[in-house]
Order: sequence, then C-alpha cells, then structure tokens
Amino acid sequence: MNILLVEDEKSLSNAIKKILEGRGYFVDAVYDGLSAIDYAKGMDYGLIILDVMLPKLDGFEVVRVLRKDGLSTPILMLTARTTVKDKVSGLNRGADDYMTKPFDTDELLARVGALTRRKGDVVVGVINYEDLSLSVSSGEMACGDRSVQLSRKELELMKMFLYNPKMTVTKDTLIINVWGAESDATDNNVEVYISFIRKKLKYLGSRVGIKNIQKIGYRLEVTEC
Amino acid sequence: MNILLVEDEKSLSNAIKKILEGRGYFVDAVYDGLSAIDYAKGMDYGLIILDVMLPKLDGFEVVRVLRKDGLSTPILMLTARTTVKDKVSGLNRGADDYMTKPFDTDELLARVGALTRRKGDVVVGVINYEDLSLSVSSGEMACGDRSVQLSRKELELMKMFLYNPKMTVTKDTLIINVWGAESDATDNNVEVYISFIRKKLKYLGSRVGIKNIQKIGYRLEVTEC
DNA sequence: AAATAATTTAAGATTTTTTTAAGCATTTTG
DNA sequence: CAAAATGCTTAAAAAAATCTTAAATTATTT
Repeated sequence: MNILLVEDEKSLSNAIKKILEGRGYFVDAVYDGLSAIDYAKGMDYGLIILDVMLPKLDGFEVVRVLRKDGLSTPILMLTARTTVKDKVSGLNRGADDYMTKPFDTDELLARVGALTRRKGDVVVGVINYEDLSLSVSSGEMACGDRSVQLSRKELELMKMFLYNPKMTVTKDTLIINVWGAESDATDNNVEVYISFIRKKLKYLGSRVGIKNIQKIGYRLEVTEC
Repeated sequence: MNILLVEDEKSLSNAIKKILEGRGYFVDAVYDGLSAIDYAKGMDYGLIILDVMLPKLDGFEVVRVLRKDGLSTPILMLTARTTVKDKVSGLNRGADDYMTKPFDTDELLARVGALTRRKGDVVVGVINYEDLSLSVSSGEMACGDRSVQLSRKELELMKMFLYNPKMTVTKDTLIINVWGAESDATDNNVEVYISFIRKKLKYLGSRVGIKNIQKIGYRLEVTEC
C-alpha cells in the first residue's frame, strides 16, 4: 500500500517514513501543502498523513481542497497544537483521525493500521491478473477460494511474469533476475521451477498458465472458457 | 468530563474519586453492578471505571450487558491481584483497559487520560484479534478463560503482529523494532522468541498462530474450526 | 546478596527449499 | 521420417532455513 506523507520537519518525516517502510508500506514524502495536493491527485494512495502546519498551504486547507475534489482517501492529521478547537476543526473538515505530536511508534502504527484496514480488506502489495492474485509481500498466490504458498524462487519467477504479462521472457533473463548474474544455474533449474509453478496453478484451477515458446522463452497465457 | 466509578470498597472508591476530581473530572460513584448499569444507561459518561468483584452483578457481567446494549463508552477494569481464582481474564469481554490493584495515582491518571483523550480512537490498552486479547500495558495475553504473562520482548513482538495482522513482517524488521537497530541480535534470537510465544499460544488454546514464510518473514494465521 | 526472571548463546533436530540428474515427451530440422 | 535438440517431470541428494531445547549469562526483584 502507498502512503503519502506530508510533513515539513525533515527529521520527523524521515523517521516516520522509516517506520512505515519497515512495515512494508511504500511512502512518498512531500514537504508542503501544494505538493501534497499535486501528489494526492496524481496517484491513488491508501492513506495520507498530513501535518497541520505546513509551508504554502496549511493542512486544514489541504483537506478541504481534496475533499471538495471528491477524494475519499483516509487522512490522518498530525499537529503539535493540542487545543480542542483545532481538533474539532480538523475533523470537521474531513480528516479521519487526528494525532498529537509527539507520539510513539506504536501509536502511529496502530492508527495507520486502523485507517488502512478500514477500506475493506486491503492487502499490501497484491498483483491481480485475470483470476489470479499474488501477494508480493507474503508469497501467497490465490484463485477463487484456494490459495498456495510460493517459495522464494517461485515467487520471484511469478513476479517476473505478472509484472509484464504480455511479454515473453527468456530463460537467461529469468536466471539473471531470479538466480542472479553470478549464479551457475542452468536452463534445467528454470524448467524445474516452471514445472513447480504449473503444478500449483493447476491446483488453484486458474485460467492462467505458463506457455513455452521454443528457443525463445516463457509467457503467460489465459485459457478462455 | 463525567466518569462513572463502580467500586464497592468505600475507602478505595473515595480515594479514586478524590484523585479524579482533583484533575477536574466529575465523578459519580456507585457500589454495585446493578446500579452501575442504571447509571451507565441513564447518562453519557466519558469513561467507566469498573471493579470486577461487585455485589449483585460482577464487573464482567456489567460489561457484557452494556456492550450488548450498544454502549461504546471506554471501560477501564480493576481487578485485585490477590484473588487468583477470580483472575479469570476480563480482557476479551469488551473492556478497553485493565488494571490490577493496588495501583498508584500516576498509573491511574495515565490510563484515565489515555482512555478519555482518545474516545472513539483506535488506541486503547487492549488489542483484540480473533479469540486473542492482549493488554499492551500489562503484557497479559488471554484467550477464553486462560491467560499468560508475556515478557517484555514477547510483548513487543506480539504488538508488532497484532497491530498489522495481515502483514508479513521480516526478521530484520522485528529485530529493528524489538531489539533496536543498534543491537547485534541475530535471526536466532527472533526464532527463539517466536518459539516461546508459540508455546504460550498453544497453552492458551488460541486459534491464532504465527506462520513462517521462508526467507520472507512471519505473519499471524488463524486456524478455522 | 540471594533468588527469580528474562535474555542470549549454542548445538542438534527438523523442515523446507533448491539443485542435480536421469528418463521420457515434444518439437524442430535435415 | 528419423535424428537432434529442447523441454518436461520426478525423485533423490544437498543445502539452507527454521525450530526447539538447554545451559550460560544478564537483569531485576526481594
């Protein structure tokens, strides 16, 4: 999941970014209100963390503009000020939660967790393709109501295919990207793993398969029903 | 802010009342479970402080009745450390925090402050997940009518998992957040502690377990029945 | 200072992943 | 059509990661 972090105090911004990235979130950090609006409109974030006091355009204004624009992304506001008036002001304008600085790591993570969880069951880093879904962070691949656990190498291979679903990937490319350029893996290593993955796709009952093109490589194919 | 205090030991009740009033809270004191329900329904309190052992209707029952009624007021439960038999954990019955008598003034005020400040927020002293509950402040983890005490590191680890229950957390992340970035803890330290926690989860009979994904990390999993 | 609890270290057991290798199947090419 | 090349599948061996203890160390409490 992507989070937009808007905080002008660099050291705090970096600290928050680090904490969130440690939990697998992807964080874009910006440092003023105008950039915040640009970024928020330009990309689909799962959460926006917004400081109240910002250069150019303060946090309250940012929320107002974004909500007026129809954006429904959850917003967690940060403030150093503790007056009830500020809090009410922030919540009334469309923020979803409110946190007073300084706060500790646990508190931050709990709130971020609550806000990001709220939007249905959002799973971090999932690739969807046809009837297949793959959780990049955990290596769980699912189709319908079945799921299987991929091993590390299986996961890396599937990522290669799913990131470029129309492309035919050579064995050499797969070896370089999955085993590493230095490794002495052979074509047979790839073949064995393709075989492992095919077995799992079959078990899942997915319409997605891996097609071999002689002398060239592998590519995803979709069986129509 | 109004607080409802339910404690049958008169001298303790008076002491607590005095402390809270000294901080500007308005306190209604009642001395049994039935009155507690009457008062709680009749007026909008910001917090309910509830002893477990009460005449007529015990604290657990009071919580159950109130929650069933849709009341969302934060509840801070008090229990006596000495009564081992009655130390059936109240964690997973709807209380928001949990405190063992005797306690000191600062501790009481800290918790009251936390619960009243964060009304409607997500951060409370107890995390619930499936059939598990964890008191973040005391490190007591409970399931059904069993409970265990977690050590400091066990607690920190469980918090990491419970704050983001869908996420797979790498060993490195666990080391950084639990042992600290500077520490020279190894993967084995994590493994040993995961083993400790698993043993306790097993003892509790919880449906929640910790799943390992090789080379990737750990994640909570729930066994269906 | 002793007793207790928590944490770290270390080593062997277990599990999972990865590699290797061999036989069979398929496709390409002369 | 065969012969050669390429690809598939499986089993087993090897390697790597993880689990589980127990003992040693360190921290905390009494």
